[in-house]
Amino acid sequence: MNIKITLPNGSVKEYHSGITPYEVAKDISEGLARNVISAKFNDKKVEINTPLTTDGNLVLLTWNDNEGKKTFWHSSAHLMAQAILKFYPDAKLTIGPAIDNGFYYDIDFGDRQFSEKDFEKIEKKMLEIAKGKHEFKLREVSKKDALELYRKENNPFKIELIENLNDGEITFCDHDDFTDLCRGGHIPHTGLIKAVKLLNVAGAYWRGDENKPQLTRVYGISFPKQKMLKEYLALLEEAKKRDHRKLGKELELFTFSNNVGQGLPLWLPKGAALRERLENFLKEAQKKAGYQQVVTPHIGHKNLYLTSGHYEKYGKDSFKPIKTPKEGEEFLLKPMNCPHHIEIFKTKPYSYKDLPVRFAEFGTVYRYEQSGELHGLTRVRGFTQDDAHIFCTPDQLLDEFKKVIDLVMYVFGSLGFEDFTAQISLRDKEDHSKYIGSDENWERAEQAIIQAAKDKNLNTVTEYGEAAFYGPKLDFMVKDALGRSWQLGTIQVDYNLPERFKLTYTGPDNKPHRPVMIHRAPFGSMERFIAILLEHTGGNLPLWLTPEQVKILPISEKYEKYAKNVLNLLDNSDIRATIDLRNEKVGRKIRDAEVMKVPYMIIIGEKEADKGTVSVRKHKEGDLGNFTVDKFVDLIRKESRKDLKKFEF
RNA sequence: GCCGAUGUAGCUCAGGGGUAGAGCGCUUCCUUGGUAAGGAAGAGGUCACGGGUUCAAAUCCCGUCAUUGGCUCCA
Repeated sequence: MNIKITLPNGSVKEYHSGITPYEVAKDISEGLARNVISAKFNDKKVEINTPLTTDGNLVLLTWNDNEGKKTFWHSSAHLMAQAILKFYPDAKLTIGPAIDNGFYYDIDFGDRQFSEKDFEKIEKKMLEIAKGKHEFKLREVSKKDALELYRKENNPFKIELIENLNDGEITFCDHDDFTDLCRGGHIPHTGLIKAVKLLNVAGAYWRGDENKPQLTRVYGISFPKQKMLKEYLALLEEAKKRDHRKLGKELELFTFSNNVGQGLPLWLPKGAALRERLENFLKEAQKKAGYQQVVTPHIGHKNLYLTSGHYEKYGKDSFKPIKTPKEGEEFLLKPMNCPHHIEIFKTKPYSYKDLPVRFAEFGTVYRYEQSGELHGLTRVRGFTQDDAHIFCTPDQLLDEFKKVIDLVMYVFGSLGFEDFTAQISLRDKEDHSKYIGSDENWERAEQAIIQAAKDKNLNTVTEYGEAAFYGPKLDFMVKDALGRSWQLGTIQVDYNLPERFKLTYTGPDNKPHRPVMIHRAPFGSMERFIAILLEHTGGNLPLWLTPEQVKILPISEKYEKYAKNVLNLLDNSDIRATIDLRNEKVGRKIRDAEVMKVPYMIIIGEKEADKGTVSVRKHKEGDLGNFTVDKFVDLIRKESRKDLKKFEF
């Protein structure tokens, strides 16, 4: 009997039933057969020696496919678990998946400790086993037999996993002397794994639940070639150079002080100026888009947050209320700006003709983040949101939401963030208890976001359980230098707070109606945005943003006076420049300016002073030749403008 | 908060039971130089903090704090 196999290019080939993906690969080309490490049949991962017995679509995977890599890494996790058991025979295995960059295995080491010191011997052992070219073989096991094996091993984790599986869908994977519960998707044999590196150990809760036992998670990565490992490690080193914490220190942008407190950034003059430029940039766009700036205090009465529901949800793990000394009234450090803006909305009655109203504020908020969660500028306890709240009629919602998407796209575009994920964050599908408000309102809010994203042709992913407690969100996720994903921009639809605060406007029918709110922040927070911006640019900020645009380098102190003249001219043209008056050779001054990533250097010596010109050098590119000051100012102005996208509203 | 690692000069880091080292930076002097580091001299540290072991602790042990890689969390 023959079956029809459809390949990704659309071609259909006929084979005898029972043919394996490997044999298909071999039929296509020897080269492919050498490189194929895994396969997908009808969208299901199969081994390359799994016999195919029905018609279907076959995708052959190699190291160059993401899924191929994952198969490779998942197989490596098996190998690592085997190696670890050689040294820790009593360790209990749980799960060992592939991730974007490598794999991990969560292991219960019992009373024994496992740390980085153990890496080397495990790596060695893995390579030693790998050389044996042991085949990965998948076999079906009955639920009863599977349970029996892990009862014998006294492994409650695997037992729990198996109990949640149905008889008939349980498979084990064997290689060498190692067996693991596994649903499949392996490379043909261990010999393909030529390079291995364990990266770190970490605590991880069983099933991600902090009330469950904590396991030891061992992270690693592996490659089919030694050279690839070297390249990967070099890449990691490069990424470390772009770490915003390092750049923030080097470029004198921000710092932290234990005397002030952890997670509370201190902005140095250059960093503060950078922030200000970003704020002005957004303020200008928001002005065009019909926003009004407001200012609200840093604290608010506890009752405000009782009404909003924030206190109930976050009160336990917040900074504790501040009490007035005499009356004992309770105030909270503002953890968000929404209730304050709502109170501004409530100061006067609105007609439907007045809506939408849009209140914007760079509002500094304070949240008690657990100490272990703090991270540079990306996760802090005090930060400034580029916040705004839009109050509109239900009819206006979709259009308003889309306008906010435009604004976010303008901000991202102007700063060169092209590689982002638009994430639709909805309620947890099963557990609605984490959220306030009626299902009906939630449904409407979620649909509005889905529709707006669709109308704007955004490429979206949908995550359940990621919504705010009062409404669903459209989050703009961007990765840092090491590939960790952070939420920057966010747009949220909220039917609930207007209800809790009993907001109304008068409709055409002369009756009170409830407005809808949009919470939004294109940057997210100034702190996090600047952090990610630094990592993306490696500290080479766009000219319009960078703290120091020009460094003037006189060749000797004889030209100090002329240098100061030039500085004056640049100052008058709003170009940020300073002079390096140190008693150093020009080569040295250039080097230091290059290291500080100053975009332009002006070298001034006898020739320039005589002719009234400047010699211009561009960061990383070198000498551009002589310019009059006017021409140079033009150059800077043109380049500053080119980064900024046009914003029409 | 939990698990692991780390904490030595302003910065980057070496060392390690017998009371401290390098490079850069900083100060002073010499040098007045043409597109990525000119030369010399000098200042600077309770080796995170608190306890313990020891004749002796920066070093070993315990605790605290902070940083850091993860986990959990993220209005």
